[in-house]
Formats: sequence, structure tokens, C-alpha cells
Amino acid sequence: MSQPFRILIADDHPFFSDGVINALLPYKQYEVVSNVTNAADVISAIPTSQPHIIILDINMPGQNGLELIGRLRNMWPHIKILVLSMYMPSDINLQPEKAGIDAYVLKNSGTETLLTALAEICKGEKYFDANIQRQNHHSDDGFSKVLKLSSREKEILQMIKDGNSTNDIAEALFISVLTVKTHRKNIMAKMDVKNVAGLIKKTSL
Amino acid sequence: MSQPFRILIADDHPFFSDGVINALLPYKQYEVVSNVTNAADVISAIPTSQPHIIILDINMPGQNGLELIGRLRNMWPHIKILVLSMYMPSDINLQPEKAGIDAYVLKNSGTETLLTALAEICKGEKYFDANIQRQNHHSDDGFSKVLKLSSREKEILQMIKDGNSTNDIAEALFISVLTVKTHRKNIMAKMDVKNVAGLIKKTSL
DNA sequence: GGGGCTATACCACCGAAGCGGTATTTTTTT
DNA sequence: AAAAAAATACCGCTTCGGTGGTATAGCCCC
Repeated sequence: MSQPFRILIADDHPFFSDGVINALLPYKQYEVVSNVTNAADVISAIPTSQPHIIILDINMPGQNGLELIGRLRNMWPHIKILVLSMYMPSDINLQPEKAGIDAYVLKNSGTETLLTALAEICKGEKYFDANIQRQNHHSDDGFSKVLKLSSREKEILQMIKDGNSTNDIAEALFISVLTVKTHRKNIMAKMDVKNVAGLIKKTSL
Repeated sequence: MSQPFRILIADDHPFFSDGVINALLPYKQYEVVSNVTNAADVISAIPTSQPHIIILDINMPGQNGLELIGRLRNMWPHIKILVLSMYMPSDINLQPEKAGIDAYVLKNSGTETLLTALAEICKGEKYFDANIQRQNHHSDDGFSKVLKLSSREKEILQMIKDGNSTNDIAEALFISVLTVKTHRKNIMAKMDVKNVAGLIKKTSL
């Protein structure tokens, strides 16, 4: 290849992205062209840095990594997205096609895993962490499910996670308690959980 | 100083600890003597590596970083503990004396912060992230509070966080539902929260 | 051997959460 | 314009969660 692959790193932990940059340094086929620390900057950095690949920390502050992925997918469908995640909650599984990402690597993986993932997506393939695949059986999935929530539902989900009761939410949003209950019910159904704790577990990718 | 400070890094994210090691490399007064990836290894690595300072990721798998701190404090009270944490939940505050740690640095801080913290604790001082101090007013604290939970309570807390209902827990532990309710009540009281969501928020340091 | 802590168990009350429906209006997509 | 999706509202019912008590048996520590 003549041109190196341009990579944008989005992670709010300097030490972590430093580690990644360092790990990629010896590999001339990759060039880290940008290094941002929050979701908003990802969007604004793309036009100038023109990355081929985005290495995205899904657990960034302001946190809705899932929404960000959706937006990236809409605006720049050709850019490859490699998701880095801290967690592998036992009941979270990925349906890559639906999530619209090209690779998913756990943060506690090492350099080799990251390089393998990068190599795969550069070939146009996809790469998902072995730990995820191992659990991909019970066709259950928290990741793509969140994508299925309407924006109103996501809003309410966030408020639930913040510890607000149905009443609090109704008051804050100027809607009926009954409406909130309905949303709550629908969210639970879509996420396939039976209580708040499960909801938090499943949506804290 | 003639002898460098010996540092043990405990973090399950290779890229992260790589970043830290790299950041410390130019500073001859620090020597990273060990690099482990889980809580159990911390204990076993201490006798051989004889660290002066432990840089500890509080969010490690098997997760009870708080318990680990307690154990370290008991067994090696002279070793300095610098805690690295991913999160700064809005209602978490530290009472350093109670928690028994020497420094608390957020993972999204940079090299300078880490160096400052290290310098302080080498002088025998303590260092707590500015973001924490800013919130240290409303003398409220999730950190040291978890330390006050009995082991049974911690066990039940974990089950609650995992999405188990009071009934589930009672069945699993072969105790009365009423007992579980009591524990639940006591946990809520000790942690000073009013629902499961708050509990999770507060105990996910 | 007394004082404190923990785990256990029980009770009553109330409000919130969760389950299963129906239904209307608005918005978006086709 | 028709179809689909989302947001809104309502109902009844059951279970669970959260509050505020009491109490006892066992343990460890000074």
C-alpha cells in the first residue's frame, strides 16, 4: 500500500490513547492523524483529519457512544469504526451488522488484538473480540437493542439510570406519569430486562 | 535521592499501563518494577517486587478494588497507594483518611497530574484530584461507605447490582426474603441512597 | 463477661415498579 | 395519500421496593 491508513483516536483517557499511539508507532501502514477526547470533537475533527478509521472508546463522557456511532454511520458510511470497550458484561452481545461497527475490541486486550482487528478492517473484513463471539449464542443483545430505542425512550432511559423515579421524570418532561410508565414499559420490553438494575447493566456497554 | 521509588502498576488494560509506563520512563526517580493485571496478582507480586508505591486501577475485574485497598492497608501499611479511577460520579466524594489511600487520580487526567500526585505522595503528602476536592463539600461519600458494609452486605449488594430481585437473592442464599429485605434496607441506609439506580451509581467508583 | 457488630427473622404500610392491555394523535417514511 | 412508527394517555392488577420499626442468637474483641 502506498498511502498509510489514517486513524482518528477518540478516547478521553490520555494514558490509554498514548498507549495505543505508541503501539501503532512502529507500523508505518497506520498513521494517527487525530486524537480527541470527547464525542463532539469526533464529529468536528473528521473533515480536517479525513480518517479512514476511527478507534472509538464507547465509554466516553456524555457517554452516548451508541448514538455517536449511529450519527457517524449516517454521515460518513465509508469510515471504518473500531470500537474499544471497557466492559464485557455477561449478557451483552453484538450483532455487528445492526450495530454498524467494523470491529469491537476489549480494552483489556493487548497490542496483537488491536493490530489483528485493524488488519481485518483494512481488508474490508470485520473483527469481533473472541470473548464476544463466545457469548454470541443466546441471541441476546444489549448493544443493537439500544439502537432500537426512540430518542424519547433514550432520554427517559438516561433519566431512569440517573436515579429518577417515574414521577420525577413526568414532572421534568411535562408529560403524564402514565406516559412515562408506558415508555418505561416499552424500554424494558425492547431491552428485554425486568428491572432497573438489569437495565443499567445492559446499557452500560 | 539515591534509590528510585519502586512502583507496582495494577491495571487490566495493557494499553493504559503501557501509557503510564511510557510517561514515567523519562523520570529516573521512578522505577516500574511490576505490572499486574488483576487484584490477586497485586498481593502475590508485592513480596518479590517490594514496591514503595502501588498505582491501582480501582475498576479491575473481579472488581472489589475497595476490598483490595483494605487488605493492602492491613498487610503493608507503609506502601503508598495511588488510586486510578475511570469515573467521577457526581455524588462520590472521598474521605481520604477513611479510605486509606494516598492519592486519587482520574484516568482522564494527563501525565502532569500523575506526576504531581506521585511527587506529593513521595513527600509523604496526599493528593486528590481537583475534581474530587471541588465536590468534597457536601460531606457525602460513596467510597468509604462501601468499606463499612459487612461482607454479607457486599455480597447482596453485588447481587442487586446484577439485576437480581429480593426473591432471587433469598433463594440463592437460602435465607428468608425478610432477611434480604433487612440487608437491602441497611445497605441503602449505609450508602445513603434511595433506590437501586442510586446504589449502582454510587458503588461504581 | 460485657459491649459492639453481624446475620438472621418478623411485621405492617405504602407507594413505586412491572405486566398486559387499548387507543388517539402526531410525525415520519414510503 | 396510505402505511408505519413514535409519543401520548388511560385502565386494572400484582409484585416488588423502600420505610420504620423490633428482636434474638452468635461472634469477636477488649
